[in-house]
Amino acid sequence: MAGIKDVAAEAGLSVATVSRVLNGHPSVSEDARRRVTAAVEALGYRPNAVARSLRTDQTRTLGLVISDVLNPYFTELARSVEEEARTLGYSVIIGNADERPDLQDHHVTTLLDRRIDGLLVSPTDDGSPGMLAAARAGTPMVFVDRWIPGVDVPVVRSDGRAAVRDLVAHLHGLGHRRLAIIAGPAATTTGRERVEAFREALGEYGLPLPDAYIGQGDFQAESGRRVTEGFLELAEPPEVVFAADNLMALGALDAIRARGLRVPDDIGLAAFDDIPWFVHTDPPVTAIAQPTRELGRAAVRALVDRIEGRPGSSVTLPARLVVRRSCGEPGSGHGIDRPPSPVRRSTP
Amino acid sequence: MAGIKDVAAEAGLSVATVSRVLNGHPSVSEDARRRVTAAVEALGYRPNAVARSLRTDQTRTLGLVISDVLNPYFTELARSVEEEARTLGYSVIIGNADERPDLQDHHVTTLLDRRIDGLLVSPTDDGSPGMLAAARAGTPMVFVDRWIPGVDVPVVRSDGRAAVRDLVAHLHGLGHRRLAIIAGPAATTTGRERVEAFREALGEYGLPLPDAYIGQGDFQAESGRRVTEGFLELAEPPEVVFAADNLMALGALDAIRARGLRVPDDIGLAAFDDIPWFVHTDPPVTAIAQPTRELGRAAVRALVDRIEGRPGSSVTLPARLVVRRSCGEPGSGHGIDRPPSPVRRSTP
DNA sequence: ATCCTCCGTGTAATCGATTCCACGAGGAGG
DNA sequence: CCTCCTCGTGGAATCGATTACACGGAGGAT
Repeated sequence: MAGIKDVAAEAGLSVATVSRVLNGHPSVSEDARRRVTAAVEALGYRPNAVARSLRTDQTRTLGLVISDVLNPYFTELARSVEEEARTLGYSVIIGNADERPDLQDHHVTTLLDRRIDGLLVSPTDDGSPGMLAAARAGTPMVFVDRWIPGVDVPVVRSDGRAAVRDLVAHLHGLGHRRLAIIAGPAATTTGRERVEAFREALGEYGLPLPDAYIGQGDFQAESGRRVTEGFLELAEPPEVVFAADNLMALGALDAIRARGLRVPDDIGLAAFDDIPWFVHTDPPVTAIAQPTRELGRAAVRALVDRIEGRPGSSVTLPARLVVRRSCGEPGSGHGIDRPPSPVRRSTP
Repeated sequence: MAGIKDVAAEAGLSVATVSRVLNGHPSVSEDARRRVTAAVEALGYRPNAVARSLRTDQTRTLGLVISDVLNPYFTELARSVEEEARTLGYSVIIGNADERPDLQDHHVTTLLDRRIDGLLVSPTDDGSPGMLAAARAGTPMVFVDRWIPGVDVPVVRSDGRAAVRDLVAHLHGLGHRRLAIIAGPAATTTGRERVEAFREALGEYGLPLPDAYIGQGDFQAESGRRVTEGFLELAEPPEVVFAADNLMALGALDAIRARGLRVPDDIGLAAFDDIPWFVHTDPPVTAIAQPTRELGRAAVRALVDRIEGRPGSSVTLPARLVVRRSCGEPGSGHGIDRPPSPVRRSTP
């Protein structure tokens, strides 16, 4: 493969001049510029990014470590991250942690070894050794979706509190009183927050959240199935199950169907994270939608700000409730309720 | 950040010896080995992969350019590729082409600039300039899922012919005669092949495939919606629509629902590529499942074989039909048919 | 005419590793 | 005791770029 020396030879100039042309340095004659361009063209030369990175100590690459690629929410996040990074002149290397701290650490260290310019992480837990080391090592870093308390890193996320309150209002209005949640791992912020928001909202209606109605999941489909089976075996099963992410909702659907029960007649279902398929499931699933694209964009901008020496600030965007039919038909409820103000109805 | 020189100083040895220890070179004394290990530990030293790559001319990195990350099929493929690569000691950089040749080229050249050791591609079209250049440039390469005819590169894919024949047998058995297809781009092998297989299978039953029943899609949901709307406006709409990928099936579902029609009563639906959500859609969708994980694994193995100087061969794995309810209830059909032999029924 | 500045260019150091080659010490074989 | 080989080690070249510094020539000011 042709190197910069070959180009210099072909153009009859020194490598320094060639490099200057390549980097748009002002002090190059028009003649030299033309000859270099011609030589580059003739040889099909492409600069070696590895060599360049070694010298300049920057790779123009961002690392993105996400919890689970198979989760459509994270896929969409990854896509918008790559898109925004590309417009800013950066590439993205994605690492999939599969909700496993050890895998997460593996990717973090691999990315650091490659000297990426900055790291975007949605941490799987409360701080694996590699993660904390990275944060301390001074690599520009931004947390997205989830974060680690006590670590001084900007956080870009969405706040589901209001939407969860809307959801509970919606459920209460439909007459449901026994509400259960499939929680995410307690070691994640989103895992804890969603349960907390749910408990608080329930409290506003004087409803309890007994331990039996809190199932411990891990954001994967299988755990949603397992927890839901547990709920269904209770002497007094919940009327509605709220899954803290879309994969666990899928698992819940599996479990409910395996029992031969019907949604929403026998049991209601709601999920955190909205995905296109929820419109076409049987029945369409009521969900809390995050502004995923905006999250990805904001995260990249915050990170690039840090990389390029600007402050880089945290961002919190609101999530919103999307009502569908999986918790019961509107109007079929018994109680009368205050109108759910910021709720939007989706018309497919 | 500590470099190899710092380690050498700390250990009281030369950089050469440190390097030898790091790379497991045999001719190093036990004493030196211990001192280096201690120094590495003390300084938290990690070798700079950029420098190493420059010198050794290998990055231990694979590039994977896929057509669309938002398509669950490709997500799963990407995941299995990364998994297999990791066990073989390679990292993977994913590029998402979004079915756009220009974006595909962008990623291919970026990856080549980074001097990845090998490239895995599922080409968006019949050969964008960058792709062909890469193939000629001598970078080890393997096509996965889709390929480009006439380019001498191993192909790892699945053959859906038999499964499509099973599907048509199933539909015919159910009494359906007017069968339409939402095709993928004619510039992709999978786009063409699935139509061809469908047409052939139809032929075996003496059924025609009129042009009006071939809708041109682009593997994205929106095109599925548009094409299906067209089908529904025909004087004689098809009885069943077969979408050549899962996203177009999603779009078809949208269009059907928007018209207020019901699946399968008013119109049947089947899809290429099976995904977990198809079990829970309304109704569950009959689909052709590819052995995605195995495809990813085989592709990586073929590529790594090429990289490490071994031959690296093409692989074709069979797809299989998964019958659900979206084309009609078994037994509700009118015609009597030969029993669909290799068809498996899925019990959710 | 002299001096200074600016511009375009080239030479060489540098980034952080790997690896060829040389060298000295120590052991084996004659 | 001398020679030869092996082993462990260090010095220095190298990978392909960027960039500080030096230098020569042109042009303007005095």
